[in-house]
Amino acid sequence: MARAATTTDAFNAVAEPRRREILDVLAGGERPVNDLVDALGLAQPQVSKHLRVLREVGAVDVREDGRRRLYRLNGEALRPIHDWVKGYERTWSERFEQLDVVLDELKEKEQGDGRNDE
Amino acid sequence: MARAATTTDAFNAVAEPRRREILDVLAGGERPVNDLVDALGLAQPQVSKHLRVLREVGAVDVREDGRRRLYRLNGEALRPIHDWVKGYERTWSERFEQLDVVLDELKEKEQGDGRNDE
DNA sequence: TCGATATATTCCCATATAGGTATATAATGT
DNA sequence: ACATTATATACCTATATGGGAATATATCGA
Repeated sequence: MARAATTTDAFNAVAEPRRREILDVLAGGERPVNDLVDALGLAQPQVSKHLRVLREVGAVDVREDGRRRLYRLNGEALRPIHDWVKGYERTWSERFEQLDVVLDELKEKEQGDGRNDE
Repeated sequence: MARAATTTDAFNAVAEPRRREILDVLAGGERPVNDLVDALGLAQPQVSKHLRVLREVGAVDVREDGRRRLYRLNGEALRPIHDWVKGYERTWSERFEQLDVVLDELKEKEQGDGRNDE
């Protein structure tokens, strides 16, 4: 098998840095394609293609406005990424490390104690 | 150009669900390859290959133990993902929405006020 | 109607996959 | 020494990619 399609899920879609850039720009509000072209310094067809991928995974919505298409962020689609990676926060956050220390101490106390309610 | 290599960065590395599973298992502590093989139900060579990718982006570390290799999580490598996606939390979290409402109100007040000592 | 503007789609191509299978390498036990 | 165990690497193949370029489609203004 080959690599999973970029349109498989949000993880694959945002692995491409340009697509993250697009979302970052859209975080500032609805934008037509050409604004994104200017903002990213990419050719228009590539932007349209990136937008298609983002649309297929639900990370953006489109609205027609004359000959323009206004794209809008739909952050909800990024939630699975957030939820997954959040579990790893403890591995680098000092706050969580401290909490782990406290929890370990509590656990030790509980065990050495024989009974739970001290 | 083709798609960026999976070893380019953490974003690309964890786009593959099996590699996320591996990290999830390693979150429980150091493990030899065979444990991961059993846990994932994947063939051993594929696991080794996934581990190589994870190693190249710094998401895991290895330690030799006789004929075994013990792999350990290095969550720090996932931090860029966390930091990027965290900015989008507000788009789905009600808590942040509420905060936005309050901030908007404050801003309005400040403007309608006539004087803002900026 | 015609030219300009905005966007999407199509075609081309080099490239890196992910899984399968076989094999290499190394350590261990007997 | 030898069989076994643990892991990594090499090879194969189908496939989707991202950029470039050209073109299609649709809307607007004159």
